[in-house]
Amino acid sequence: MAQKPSIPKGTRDFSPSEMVRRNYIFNTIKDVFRLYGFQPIETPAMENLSTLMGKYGEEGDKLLFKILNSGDFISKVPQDMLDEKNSNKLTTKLSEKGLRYDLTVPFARYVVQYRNDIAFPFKRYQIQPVWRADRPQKGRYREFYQCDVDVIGSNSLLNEVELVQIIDEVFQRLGINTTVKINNRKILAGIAEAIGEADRMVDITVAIDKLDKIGLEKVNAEMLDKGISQEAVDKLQPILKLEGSTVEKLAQIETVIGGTEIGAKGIAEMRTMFAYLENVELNTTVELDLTLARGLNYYTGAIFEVKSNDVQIGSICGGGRYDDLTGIFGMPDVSGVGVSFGAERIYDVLVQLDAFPEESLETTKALFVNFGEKEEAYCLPVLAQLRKNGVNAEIFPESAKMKKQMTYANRKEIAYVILAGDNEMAAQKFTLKNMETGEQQLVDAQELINILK
RNA sequence: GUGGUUGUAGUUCAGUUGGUUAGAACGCCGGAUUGUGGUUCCGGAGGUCGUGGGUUCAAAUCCCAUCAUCCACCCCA
Repeated sequence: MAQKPSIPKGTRDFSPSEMVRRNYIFNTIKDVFRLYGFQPIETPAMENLSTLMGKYGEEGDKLLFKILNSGDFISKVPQDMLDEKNSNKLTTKLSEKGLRYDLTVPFARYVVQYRNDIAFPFKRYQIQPVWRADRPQKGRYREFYQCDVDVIGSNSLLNEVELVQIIDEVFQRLGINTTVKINNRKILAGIAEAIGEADRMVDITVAIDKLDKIGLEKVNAEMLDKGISQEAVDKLQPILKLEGSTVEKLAQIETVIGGTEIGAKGIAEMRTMFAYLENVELNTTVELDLTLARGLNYYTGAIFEVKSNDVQIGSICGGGRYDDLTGIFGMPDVSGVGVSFGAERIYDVLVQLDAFPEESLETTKALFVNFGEKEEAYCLPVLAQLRKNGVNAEIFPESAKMKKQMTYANRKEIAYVILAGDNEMAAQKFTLKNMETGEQQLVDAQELINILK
């Protein structure tokens, strides 16, 4: 056996049948995005490392794919740096570009760069692959597509509500039952402040995030382990044991964090949002989930995460509000909010639910069997007519054995096969065979077109 | 980055206490059927047993290393 060719770890090829299904997902999502007034943009696969670094936290920086500089880059590196063998320091000399890690940061860069040409609030969608040097596992790849929608340049919570509506509409169209979990970074910050550990918000939220996974005791243990004081952990307990309706939950939280400015603000935001949502018709379940943290550290307000109710897989959509992402690029006080749909996980969910609609699987509708040169000449004008009428049609390119041509049609799941040999040509007709039922009928060119179109 | 799993035909997998020529199913190619596929029957091609080393008279099988793979953790879509 010759050495088998392969592709890098965590990447995938997509066969025609997979592409048809993926396009169905992308098109469904795009349709909904456009319905809400969003416009498409694209940005390059690679960005300057300076725009990428430091936006995703320490972990995120490690997961960036870096692109080696061109030319004889090593000769410019001072010898003492080479001797030091410090990869992090050396990287800055060897690489100044990286593959994008998500679509939000490149979008923020885009907004700042073209601020004078953009009409705000700017509603954009973007569907492109992103790359992460993660270790691949189930539902996790190193190259995957994100479908982002963001509104930038508007503080209104109406945007958050519209995003929930978009999520609802997309998953309704795809036939996936979902739960949208909502939390607010301001509430999390308020909690951290209220229990006297304001600067430990990240550690606290990471621990809380695991609540339904590892349980209350282990969460407490982890926080103590991270150096959170026993007193602070005790104060936190009422919040971890929250129950009741959203309104009740918010009231309970308020008793703990209402005294902090940021916490009060967060609670007010959530109350407004849920009040809006009350008046909107939704299929999906929307719930306040304090254990939702989300790793990306640029979020500052509402955060979202969507899970499939019927299939166990990570979140299939997530996002939130970021008040000052553009500030890093020199454009302060512009708030944005957006969510990202994970196409691959949605794909996996649809496969498991067997929920791809038949009619979305477009293919060739009719194949002309090729009997030879004379017959080709007889078929080609009709083939052209079919295509003009919008019928996906093809002719087998060589006069191979009948069996081979039929097998080809069968394998490609072509619905109709058209046969035209001596008999048909003499009668100025065509034999039209329905590949599913096996039925055949003799028709003229016009009838053929009418049946197929 | 940490822990584990599995590497045998195109694919999914068998392969006994180490023992002659490494098997099956599906797929592929050809024929039965030179104008009819998906069903049936007959035939055929296809394997450095992941790679390198070691133990042994003898290794797909035991040992070591290495690479790849998948899964879990961390984190995330």
